[in-house]
Amino acid sequence: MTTIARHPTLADVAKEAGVSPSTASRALRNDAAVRAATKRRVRETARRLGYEPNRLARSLRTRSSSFVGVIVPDIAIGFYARAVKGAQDMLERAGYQVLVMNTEREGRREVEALRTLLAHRVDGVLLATSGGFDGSERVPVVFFDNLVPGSGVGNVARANRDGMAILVSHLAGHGHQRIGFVGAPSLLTSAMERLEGFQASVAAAGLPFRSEYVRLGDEVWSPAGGERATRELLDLEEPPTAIVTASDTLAFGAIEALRARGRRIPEDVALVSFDDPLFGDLLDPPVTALARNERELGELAASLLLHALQTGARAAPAEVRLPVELIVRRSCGCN
Amino acid sequence: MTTIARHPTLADVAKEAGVSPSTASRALRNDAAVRAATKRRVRETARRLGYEPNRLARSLRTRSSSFVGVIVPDIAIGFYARAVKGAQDMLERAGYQVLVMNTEREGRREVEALRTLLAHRVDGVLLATSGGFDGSERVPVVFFDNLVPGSGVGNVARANRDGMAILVSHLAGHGHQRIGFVGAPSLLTSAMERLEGFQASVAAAGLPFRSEYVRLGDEVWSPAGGERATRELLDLEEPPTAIVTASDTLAFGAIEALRARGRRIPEDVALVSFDDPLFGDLLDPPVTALARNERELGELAASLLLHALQTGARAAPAEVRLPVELIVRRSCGCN
DNA sequence: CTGAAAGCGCTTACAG
DNA sequence: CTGAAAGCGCTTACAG
Repeated sequence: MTTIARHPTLADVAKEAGVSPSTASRALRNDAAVRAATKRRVRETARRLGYEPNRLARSLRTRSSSFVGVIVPDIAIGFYARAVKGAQDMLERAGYQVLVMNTEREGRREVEALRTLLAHRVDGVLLATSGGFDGSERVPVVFFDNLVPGSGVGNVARANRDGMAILVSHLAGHGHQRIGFVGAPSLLTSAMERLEGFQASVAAAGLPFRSEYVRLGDEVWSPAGGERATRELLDLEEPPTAIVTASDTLAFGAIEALRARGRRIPEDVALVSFDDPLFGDLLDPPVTALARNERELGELAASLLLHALQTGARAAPAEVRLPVELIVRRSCGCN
Repeated sequence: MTTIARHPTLADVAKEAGVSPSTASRALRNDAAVRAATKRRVRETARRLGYEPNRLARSLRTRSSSFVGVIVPDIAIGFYARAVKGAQDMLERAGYQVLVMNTEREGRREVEALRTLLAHRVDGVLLATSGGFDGSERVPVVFFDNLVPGSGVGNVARANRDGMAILVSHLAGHGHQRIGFVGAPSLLTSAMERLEGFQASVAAAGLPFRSEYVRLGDEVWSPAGGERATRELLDLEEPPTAIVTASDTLAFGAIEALRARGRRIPEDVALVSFDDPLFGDLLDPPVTALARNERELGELAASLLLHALQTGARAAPAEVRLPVELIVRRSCGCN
C-alpha cells in the first residue's frame, strides 16, 4: 500500500494553518466563536491538504455514530430495495450513514445482524423483522413491513386488511362467488393480516367462507410455493373462479400454475395480487394489483426514527398504516 | 433515551473480572499469551454483562475500519442488488462491513459518495462507476460492471462483446439479415462494448452494417428510452426484422413499442436481450436473453478487493471477464 | 502470563 | 477569540 498517502489529520491542518487543533476543529465545524479570518485560513488549508475528518474518531468522541442500521430479509427483492432507498435518501439528508443487512428471512441471521450493528454503535435501527428480534436492543428501533405491535419507537406497514378488502370486493364486483387465496404461512404480521383481511372481506361480500380455498406456500413467499398452492386450488372438486395472491412473487407462481394447467386468465380463472409486480403490465396477462408504495414506506420509517433520534422521545410507539390503491389491468377480467 | 442502558465497555468487563483492560482485551481476542483460566473468566464476565466491543474504537486504534464501500447507480435495479448481495456475503464472511451508496447515475453524487466513504475510512471500495471517479482515491478500488481499464486494483465485467456475438449469431441463425440494435449512449464501457460487439458480430455474420439500425435510448437505460429507440427502428423505410437490446430494461421498452405498433414477437419482429429480465419467462412472449450472473460478478469483485487488502498488493490491476450464456425462450423465434 | 502507559483522531468543557 | 488538557474505548509495544 506504499503508493497510498496517509490521510491528513486535524493536527496536520492545525499545524499548517498555525493554530491549535481545538481552533482548527471549531473552524471546520463553523463554530461562531472563531474569528472569520482564522476560519477562512483553516478551511483553505484543509481544502489544500485534502483533509477529510475521520468520522470514526468523531463518533467515538461524541458517542454518536451517525450510523443507522437497516435490516431486511433480502435487498434483492424489489420491495425491500425500494423501501431501503427511500429510507436511505431521507437518512443521508439528515447526516446519517446507512448500514444495510440481509437476513435471508432467518431469525438467526437477524440476531447476528443486530449484534453487528450494535457493535458499530448504530444510533438506531430500521427493522423488517423475520422473527429474530428479541426485544433486547439498546437503541431506538422502527419496525416496518412486519410489525411488532407495541414495540420499538414506531411501526410502519401497509394497510394489509384494507388492501385485501379492495382486492376481494373487486373480484366480487366481477360476479365471482368462489374466490381462492394463495398466501404465506402466518409467521409474521403481514402474512397474518392479509389472510385475516381475506377472510373478513369474503364474509363482508356475503360469500360463504371455505377453508379449502385458503392455500399457503412457503415461508419465503417463493413463486414455487405459490405455484403449488395454486395447483391445490385447481385440483379441488369445485375450484375457485378467481384467485387472490398475497404478494407479487406468489402471483408469478400462480400464473405458472394456471398456464401449466391450460387455464386462461382471466377467462377461466381471474387473478389479482397484493404487491404490484414490477413491469406488471408486460406480463401475460397484465396483472391487476395493489400499487406499491415501498418508497413512502421507507421514508416514513426513516422519519419516525429521525424523530425519535432528535427528540429522544420514548413515547408510545406510533403505528402507521400506508393507504393502498388498486391498479386495474386485465387479469381481473376488466377491459 | 433514559430507559436505554449504556453499553458496557472493556474497562467494565476488566474491573468485574478483576484484570486489567490489557488482559481483558487479549482474552477476548483469544491471544495465546493469556492463561486459559483467565481467558475463561473474562469471557464469562463479558457474556454476563452483554459486552459487545466498540468497533469504532477498535477501528480508530488499529487504523483499519473493516468497512468496505460499495457504490452502485441504483440498488433498486435487480442487477446491482444481486451483485451487491454477492459481494456483501463474501465480504462479511471475511469480517468486513459493507456500506452501500446509490449515485442515481450522477457523477456528482458518485464523487460525494466516495468522499463520504473515505470520511468513514473504508478499507476499500467496489465501484460500478457512472463516471464520477477522478482517480484520487486513497484506498484500493475494484471497478465492476463499468470498467476503468488500467485503474484500481481490479476490474470485473461481463464479456460484453462475446455476449453480443452470441445474440447476433443466434438471430442470424434464424435467417435474419436485418438486425437492429437498441442500446444506450456510450458514456461508459459496458454501453460501448455492447455497441462495438454488436457491430463486430454483424460484420462477422457477413451482414452489411447499417448505421440507421443502431438506435440509442437515454443514459439511464430507461424502458422509455428503449421504447423510443425501437419506434425509430420501426419507422424506417426498411425496418429490421430482428432487434437486439443492450439490457433488460431496454427490452421492456422494446416490447411496449412493438406492442403499441401491433407487431407480433417473434412473428413480425424477433427480439433478444442482454441481461435476462427477472421472471423473463412470464413475459409475453418469454424473452430469449443472456443469463444473469450478477452474483458471481459481485463475489468476484469482492475477492479481488480482499486479495488486495490482504496482500497489500498493488500489482497491475487484473481485468476479469465473466463468461456469458444464452437462455433460449420464444421471443427469438425458437419453438 | 499480566499490567501501566501511550496513542489512534477527534471534541469540548475550562481557563485565559 | 484561542489553547492546553482530558477523554471517547479500544490495542499494543514495553517492561516485568
